[in-house]
Amino acid sequence: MTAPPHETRPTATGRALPDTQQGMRRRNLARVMHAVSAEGSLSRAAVASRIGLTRAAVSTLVDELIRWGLLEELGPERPSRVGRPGSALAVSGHGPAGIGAEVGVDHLAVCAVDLRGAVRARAVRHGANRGRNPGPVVEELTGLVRRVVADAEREGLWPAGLAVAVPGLVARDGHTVVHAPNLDWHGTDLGALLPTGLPLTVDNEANFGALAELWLGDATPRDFLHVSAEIGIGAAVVVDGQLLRGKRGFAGELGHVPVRPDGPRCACGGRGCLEQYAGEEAVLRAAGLESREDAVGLLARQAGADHEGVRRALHDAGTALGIALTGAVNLLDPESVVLGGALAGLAPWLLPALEAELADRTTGPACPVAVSRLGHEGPLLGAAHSVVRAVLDDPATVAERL
Amino acid sequence: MTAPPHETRPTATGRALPDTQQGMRRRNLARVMHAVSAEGSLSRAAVASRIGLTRAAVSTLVDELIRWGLLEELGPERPSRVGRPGSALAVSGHGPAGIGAEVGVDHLAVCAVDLRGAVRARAVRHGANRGRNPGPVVEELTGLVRRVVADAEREGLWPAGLAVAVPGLVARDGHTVVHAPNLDWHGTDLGALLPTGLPLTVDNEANFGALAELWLGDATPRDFLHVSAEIGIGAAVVVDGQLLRGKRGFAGELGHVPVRPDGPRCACGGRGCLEQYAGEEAVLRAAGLESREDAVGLLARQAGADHEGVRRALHDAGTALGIALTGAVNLLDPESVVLGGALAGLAPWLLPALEAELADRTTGPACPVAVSRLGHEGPLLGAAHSVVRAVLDDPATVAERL
DNA sequence: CTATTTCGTCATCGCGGTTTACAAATTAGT
DNA sequence: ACTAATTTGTAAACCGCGATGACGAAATAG
Repeated sequence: MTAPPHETRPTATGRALPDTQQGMRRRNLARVMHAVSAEGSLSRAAVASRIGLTRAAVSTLVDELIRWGLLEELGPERPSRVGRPGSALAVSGHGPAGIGAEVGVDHLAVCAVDLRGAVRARAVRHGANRGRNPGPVVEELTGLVRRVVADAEREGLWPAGLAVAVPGLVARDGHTVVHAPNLDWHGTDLGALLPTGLPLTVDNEANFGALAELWLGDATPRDFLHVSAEIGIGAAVVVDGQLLRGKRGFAGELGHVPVRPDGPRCACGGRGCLEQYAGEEAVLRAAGLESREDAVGLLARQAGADHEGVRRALHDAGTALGIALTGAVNLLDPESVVLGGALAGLAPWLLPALEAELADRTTGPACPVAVSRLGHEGPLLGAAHSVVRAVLDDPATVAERL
Repeated sequence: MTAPPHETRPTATGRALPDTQQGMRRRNLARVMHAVSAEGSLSRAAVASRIGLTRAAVSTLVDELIRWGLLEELGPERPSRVGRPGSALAVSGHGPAGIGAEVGVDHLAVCAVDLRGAVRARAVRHGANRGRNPGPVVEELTGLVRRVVADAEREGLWPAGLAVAVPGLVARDGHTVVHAPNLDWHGTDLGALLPTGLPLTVDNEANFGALAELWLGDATPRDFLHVSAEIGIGAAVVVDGQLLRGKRGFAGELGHVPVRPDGPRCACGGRGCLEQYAGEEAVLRAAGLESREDAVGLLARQAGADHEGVRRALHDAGTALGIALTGAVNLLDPESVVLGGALAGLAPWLLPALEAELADRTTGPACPVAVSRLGHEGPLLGAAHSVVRAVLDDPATVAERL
């Protein structure tokens, strides 16, 4: 052993990456990408003033990004002010694509999103996955991925990575499903089962839904709480534009926040968890309905048709949600709460009780509650966009793949 | 208007500071300071391998830091391995000092901490502050600050800033006390009242207590929940080594998390808040005791003397805390929960019920609950150290003051 | 048609970390 | 004791990257 090259002892105080000129360049490349991406189309000079570098510096950065196929020169802008018009730059529509996938309880979906954020290819397969072994399900998913990748390539895109949204807890390693009760998957390593050659990330659908809200929602703040529900109730905490994952990656388990400490026993071992009052099963039972597929759609239709029992059940669920969210809001002081997933469709009947509870139990102005307009597409889009964001956040990585 | 110099439009996507070479240097200076500070004493070569720069680069950084009086050369190390021994570097004990202050309900305290973390001067004044006007209280505090600053200067230190811990909510501006019920201060701007020439930061004592735990506690993780209580119950959420403050700076209001949604009315407007069960007043009432000064000490003594009513009251408080913390732990998945402030002294009687609730209501291994060993000193030390950390985090700022 | 403004680029510069080389200071081996 | 090997700290030359300043190009204003 002649030379321990780096002594990578991870200091307890956190990683201490060296701050080198290359890193600086990489970050500035990312800034250029983000600036152009945010405005859709921008001249070099405009980018320079946005990110605080000189025109000359931006020019060299842009040259490189164009060479890598991440930016495109659209040609001269229509002159608005005095002076020579700039040459419009836009994020490339023929470069890398993010492949997003979703394993739902009764469907599989895959889509490809380009750097501009446009969905360029998609594939869906309906059919219940609950209780099936992971093997065949993932095999079908792989087929869909291959089709979408082929379609994307036909449009001049190349896949930069694959992100999969699953309805369950995912380990912090980013590819193992620890526990997905609605699929009955436990400790399933998707990394081993998905033989696409693509870099893989797996995450909770609630997390991807929250990211979609952050990136695609109109005027979504950088600090918010995203609540969604399929069968369980999951929340995602976004702090300063970043997902809070927790030590084991289990953060956001809103469904098991105690609402009535002496309430009925829950599968988690506790009593009176939120899920006992606002979970799909609980609401159906309270409404006097049978459990079935598309239960959420049924609830919405019945509530819309003035079904008294359903309305009362949803009202009570809203109350329970309000109590749990009061705790969360007191703890986190977020800028807003966003209802997504199945909750978005039921919002009209949940919101009154929920907001009343929140207003009563909080001093000062209550935390605003918004409804996601992304609906059930959130997790899939969030997954695909997470790959795209990774490219925008560090464009230099794609250069290595040329 | 010849040239809009920077067009500082704060982009919705967050600040986009230009990544310039100067910024790089500043961050590397900070890395050197942190490396030396963490190990106590380190050679240039050791620093270089820790932070991933070359020895030559570190040499120039160290030269500068020594010139600014932030590092000291201690001379040759005792040789342990083969090869020329390094020259030990240490953080200076004669440079800038952080001045911390605490406004308690019945005391004022000020201390000075040097870059090494040692307390070098202190001053305390006992006497109830509850209900007194801010003016005279702050005037007394100013006197203590002046004394401590003078003492510190006599030891060759110079004050780099003042941080004040108060028992109440502080606005995100960092100097206005929005609401301190136990002092009866409301909307008090300490910036205007503290005429020291020093840069001022004001924050909640629970926040400073949590930071003290993070920086001074043994093996405290970077993701934890710090719970403290004086009269109210405050928590501080630390995520990735950073305080989570919330939109208005009100994050961590654990005291008003609903524990029994139909419980007694609370001053906050809600019902059955944690404070109704585990707040000082509530515990005293449940124990059949009168409210008085040093109520916590009284409770601890009585519980230690096997007073049955007190024990039961504390047990019930522990249960309520456990319920509220279950919610918080489910939401945040922290690495641990730390009991600080008054709770630390009462921990022996709170913990059993608290941990039982937490274990019962959580799947998998329960989140570990630790007791702070900093006790009532936490907020004061945290305040002083926050100034010290600011210097370590950006040593270049002190150069401007030479 | 000229003056002015703005854009993109080029050559030059300065700053900052790297590389290479070397002297100094220590241990290991004979 | 003397040599070889190893490690430290520093100095000189180098290279990458953004800043500066100048310039031609392309538009508007008068």
